[in-house]
Amino acid sequence: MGGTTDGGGRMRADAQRNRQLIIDAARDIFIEAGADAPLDEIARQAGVGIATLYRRFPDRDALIRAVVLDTFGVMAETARNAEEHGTDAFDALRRFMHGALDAKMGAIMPMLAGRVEFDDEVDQARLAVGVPVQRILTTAQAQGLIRPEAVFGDIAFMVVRLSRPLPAITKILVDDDLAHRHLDIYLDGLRASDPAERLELRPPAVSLADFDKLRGKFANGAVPTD
Amino acid sequence: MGGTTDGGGRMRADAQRNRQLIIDAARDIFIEAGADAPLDEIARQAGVGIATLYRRFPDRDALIRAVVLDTFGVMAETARNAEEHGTDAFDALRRFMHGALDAKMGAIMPMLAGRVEFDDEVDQARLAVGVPVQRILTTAQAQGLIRPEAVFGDIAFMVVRLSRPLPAITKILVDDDLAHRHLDIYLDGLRASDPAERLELRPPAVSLADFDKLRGKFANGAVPTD
DNA sequence: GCAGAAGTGGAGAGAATTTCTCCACTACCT
DNA sequence: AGGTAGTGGAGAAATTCTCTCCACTTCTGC
Repeated sequence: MGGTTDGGGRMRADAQRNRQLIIDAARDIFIEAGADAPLDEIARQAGVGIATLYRRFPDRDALIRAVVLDTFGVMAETARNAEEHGTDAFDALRRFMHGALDAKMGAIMPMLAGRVEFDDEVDQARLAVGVPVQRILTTAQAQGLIRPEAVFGDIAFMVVRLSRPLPAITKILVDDDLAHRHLDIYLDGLRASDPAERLELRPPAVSLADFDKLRGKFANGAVPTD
Repeated sequence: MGGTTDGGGRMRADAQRNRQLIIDAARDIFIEAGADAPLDEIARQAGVGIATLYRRFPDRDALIRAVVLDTFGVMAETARNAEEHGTDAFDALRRFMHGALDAKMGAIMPMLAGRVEFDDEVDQARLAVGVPVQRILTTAQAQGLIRPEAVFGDIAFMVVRLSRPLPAITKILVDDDLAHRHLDIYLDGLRASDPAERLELRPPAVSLADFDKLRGKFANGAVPTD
């Protein structure tokens, strides 16, 4: 498991650059081929030798962790931007969710879960996303824009589901825009409309706090390719 | 590629039974571990020897095809039941989608796409699902229960997305019910509400007819594990 | 019941894939 | 310009998966 933060270390400029190239390539390859994708392929796509990859990331888990932390960083920035530029809290939520789709958050999650230890560093990165999103949601509900029974999990899990790539061949029919279309339908379902005209939500309502249960859990046996 | 329908052939009763055990096990294992899961594991879970599996299904694609056809059969029955028992067309659509989630349709699709040739047999099985679903949708729209811009793809792809399993570790937080909860939110988004109060849907609108484009396409290169 | 046909299991050889090290070479930094 | 940090890629070793072979078991028709 990589040191706390070897990303900010004292490295030669080209090494620093290569490190980021590897992370970017890893994200793409992991999304395409799953968390067990050959590391050679990642190195090739990054344009570096396999040795460079192994020097920087002693094992696969270290690389996965770096990708996860990097992605959380992007997401946190997306949340901040959404909060700042949204015309109201509903619009902010909408901006965040569409942005999260673009960041492919949901394609990264499957790696995170089960492969990365939820220690303090990961937890902090996670909350840097979760806290502003929860704040947006709470505000939107206070303004009567979002149905009051909606919870954090109803945002997070749908982003995950929508941003996971569909099977390759369906690309004949589908591009990334389809997920955005369906997200808008979902968002309309989240609106605070007449309670008589909407379905009553069944459990489980998963709150932001519930995610704390993942702390410390790690490599709990079966880790599907997925 | 297996013969047209070796499912109904003249087989000894126990062989017939084993064949179905293999298909059932394959569905479970494929869902858990992806379409490239070791065949040994499938045989083990089915409680048969690896030789039996190979005798019945000469290669992986034959097995995948059998699973796909079997699943379409279940789905078609679900659609028929929904149409028959729904209190109105919205309710029928709702029943179908929840039922399709339970059948894990979306976990099977990733195999179908890119691994199974869309020949006449597959096409017929596919339409045995698609046609009644389209009919339900059209009826619901005629009755003013579903927004008029919604199309077949808005039903099918969301079922796929919702029924794909989330990463193993999130099972600490999540059970299958969560997908049903989110489906209900989505269904509320599909309702025909005041157009001023809903988001305008962007393209692409994927119709049932668009799926014909998949005919004949097969093994188009990159087939992600997924 | 019995004979014979149909079906079965699992070990293991072979093929394919993946990991990860080593070291001669190159590029940065002061 | 010198020295240190960084690099690439071949290939040995380990791992994983496929798929056949054949002695044995179970069905089915009579």
